[in-house]
Amino acid sequence: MKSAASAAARSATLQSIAEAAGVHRSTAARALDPTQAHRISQEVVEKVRAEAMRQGYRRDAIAASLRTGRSRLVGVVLPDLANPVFAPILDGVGAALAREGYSMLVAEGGADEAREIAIVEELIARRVDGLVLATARRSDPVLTVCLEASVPTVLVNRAEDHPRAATVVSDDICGMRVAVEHLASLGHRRIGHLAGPEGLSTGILRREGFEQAMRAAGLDSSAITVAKAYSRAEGQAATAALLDAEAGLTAIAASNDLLALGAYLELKRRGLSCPRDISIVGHNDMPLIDMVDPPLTTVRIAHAEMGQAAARRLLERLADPDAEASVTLMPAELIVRGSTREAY
Amino acid sequence: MKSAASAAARSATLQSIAEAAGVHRSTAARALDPTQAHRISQEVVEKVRAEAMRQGYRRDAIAASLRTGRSRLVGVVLPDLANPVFAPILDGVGAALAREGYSMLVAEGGADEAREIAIVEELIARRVDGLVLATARRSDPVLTVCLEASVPTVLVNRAEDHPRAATVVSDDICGMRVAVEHLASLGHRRIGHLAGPEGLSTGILRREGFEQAMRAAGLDSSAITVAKAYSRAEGQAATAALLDAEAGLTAIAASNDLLALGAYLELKRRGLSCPRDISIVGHNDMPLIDMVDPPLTTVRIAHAEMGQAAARRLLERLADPDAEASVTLMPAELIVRGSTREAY
DNA sequence: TATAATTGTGCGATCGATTGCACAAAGAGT
DNA sequence: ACTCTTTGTGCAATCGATCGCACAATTATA
Repeated sequence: MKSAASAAARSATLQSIAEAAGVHRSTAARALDPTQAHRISQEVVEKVRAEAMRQGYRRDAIAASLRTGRSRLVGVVLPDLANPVFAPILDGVGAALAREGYSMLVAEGGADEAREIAIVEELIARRVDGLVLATARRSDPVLTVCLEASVPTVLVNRAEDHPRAATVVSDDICGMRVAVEHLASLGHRRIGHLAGPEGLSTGILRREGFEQAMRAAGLDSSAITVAKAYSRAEGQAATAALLDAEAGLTAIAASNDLLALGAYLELKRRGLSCPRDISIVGHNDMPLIDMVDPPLTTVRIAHAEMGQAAARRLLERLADPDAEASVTLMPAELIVRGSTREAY
Repeated sequence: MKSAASAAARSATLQSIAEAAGVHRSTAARALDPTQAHRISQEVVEKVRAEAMRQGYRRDAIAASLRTGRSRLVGVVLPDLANPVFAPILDGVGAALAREGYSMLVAEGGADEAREIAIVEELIARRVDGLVLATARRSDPVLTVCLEASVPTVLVNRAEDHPRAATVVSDDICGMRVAVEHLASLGHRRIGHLAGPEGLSTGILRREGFEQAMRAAGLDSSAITVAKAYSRAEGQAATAALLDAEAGLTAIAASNDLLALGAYLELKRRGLSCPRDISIVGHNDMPLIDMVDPPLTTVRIAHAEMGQAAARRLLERLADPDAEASVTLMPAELIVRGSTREAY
C-alpha cells in the first residue's frame, strides 16, 4: 500500500490527525506545539504525536503564516553572487538565521536600481519578516521602499551616508588607514589609491581612510583614480590611468582585492613587477587571494561573521520592534603577504 | 499624512480595495490579475487598479499560496557556500527561476546527512513547489525523502549512481579524459591522480575518466590517492601520500581545483616546482584560479549555465509533472594555462 | 419575438493552522 | 458542603486570495 501511504502523507493535515486521534484539531495543534503541549494531558499528547508520525504529518508553514502574520522568512538581496565576498556573507546570514528557525529567500539585484526595487517588492509581497540588503548605495531608494513598507531591514557590507536602518559594515576607514600605514612604514612615500565606485560607502570611506592616513604621515594624497566597479577589468583600467597620471609611484593601495588583481594585470602588461617595482595592498582578503602571484597583502574582513552579525541584528529587531538602528563596525585586520615590500 | 499612508499600505487588502472601488473582492481580484482582467469591464478594471495604486496594495503571496496550493518557491540546498563553485550555480538557478516568477529558498547542508534531511523537511513544510539539490551523494537518502514527499526534485553538479531524479551535471568522465589526453600529448607517461571523495559522483566519475584515458594511452593508471574532501588541506595530504607512494611522477591530474591548489602547496613544501618538475591539471575552473601561481590548467565547467539548466529542468517538471527524469550532461572544456608543460 | 449565447459581477466555500473564549470536570481551600 | 482554582478540551472566527457556480443584463441568432 505504498501509494496509499504517500497519498496520506501528501494530504496529512491537522484535521486528519485530530480525527484519527479522536480529538478536536485545536487540541491536536496544541499537542504538537512544544510550547503548548503542557496544557494537554500526557495521554492525548502521545496519541496525537503517534498519529502525526504515522501519517507523516508536516505542519503547513504557509497556513501558519497566514494566520499568525509571521512567515519566519527573511529576504536577502545581494548585488552580485559572482563576487566572492558575498558567498561568505550569505553563509553567515544563513547560519545565524537557521539557528532561530528562519529561512532565507535569496535574490540577486544586479546593477539596476529599478530591478532591485522590483525584487524587494516581490519579497515584501511574500511577506518576509525582515530584509538583509547587501546592495546599499550611499542614499538608497531601495531602502526607502523597505522603510515605507515598515519591513525591518538591516544593511550589510555597504552603508548609507546617513544611516536610516541598522547597519553592519567593516571599519572601512580604519582598514584602509592600516593598509596605508603599512606601506608608509615600509618607506613608501609616493602611494596611489585605486578607489571604489563613488556611489558605494566602501568606495568613499576607504578613500577617506586613504586620505586621512596619507595626511597623517605627511604625504601627498592626491594620487587617486576611481574605478567604476569592483572588477578586475575596471581595476586594470584605473591602474593604467593612475600610472599614466602619476610618475614615480612605488605603491598602490586598492579599495578592493579585485581592483588589486586588475593592478597586477596592468603591471604585468607594462613589464613591471610586484612587489619589486610597485607594492600593492588589497582589501577584503577574499577566498584564494592568498594563492595568487604574488600572494596579496590585504585587509581581512570577517565576512561570515559580518553576515552573522547582520542576521543577529535583524533578529533583535524582530524580537523587539523598537530596537534602535545602530551601526555596527566589524574590525578589519591587515594580512601581510608577498605583494608589499620595502621601498627601494 | 505619511503615517496614515503607510498604515494603509500595511493593511491594504483585496477587501479594502474592493470596498473603496465599490465592487466585490472577487471582482477586484480579477481586475488585478492580467489573465483575468479581460473578463471585467474596462471601466471597473481601471477603477480597481487606481484604487490599488492609491492604497499601495500588494497581493499577499502567502494567502494566494494557501488557496492555490502552489507557492512559486523553490528550495535550493548547497553543500558549502565557501566552495566557490557553488556561487555561480546558485546564481544560474536564481536567474532562470526569477524569469518565471519563482523565488529561491536557499539553505546550506554541510556534511551532515541528518541535518540535510532536516533542512529538506523544513523546505517541504514551507511548501516549496520543487527542490534543487547540489548535495547529492551517490545514493542519497535525502533524495529519498524528496521523492517520498513527491516534491519535484532536480540534482545539480552531483549525481546518483542510478538516477532516480532529473539530473544536470558536467560530463565528468569526458572532462577528465581530456585533461589526461592533454598531459599525455605533452609526453607525460607517469601521471598520478588526486581523486575526489568516493561518496560523490564527481570523485568516482572523474577517476573513471582518468583510468579510461590512461588505459587508452597505454599507460599505467594505478597511481591514485583519494582525498577525503574537496579542500586544499585534503589535496595537500593526498599529494603527499601520492608522491611518497609513487616515485617518478611527472604530472598530476586533480579531480578538483582546490585539490590542485593543495598539490601546489605540497610541491612548494618539498621544494619542487610546477610545472618544471611536475605538471598539474585541475578541474572546475573556479573563479580566480587563473591568477594563482602558476595559472592553473584546468577543465572548465560552465557552472552558471549548469545552474540555469537545472532550474529549467525543474520548471519543465512543474509545468508537466509527468516529464521524465533525464540526465543532462554539460560539456567540459580544457583550459590550458601555465601549470602544464612538456615532460622533460 | 422568443431563444440562445455571451458578458460582467456577486456569493460563499475553501486552503490549514492558530487562538481567544467558553465550559466542564476535578481538585483545593474554608 | 460550597465557592475558588486549576486543568483539559472544544468551538468557531480568523488570516487574504481564489474560483466554481449562479445569475442578471446584454447581444446575437433563428
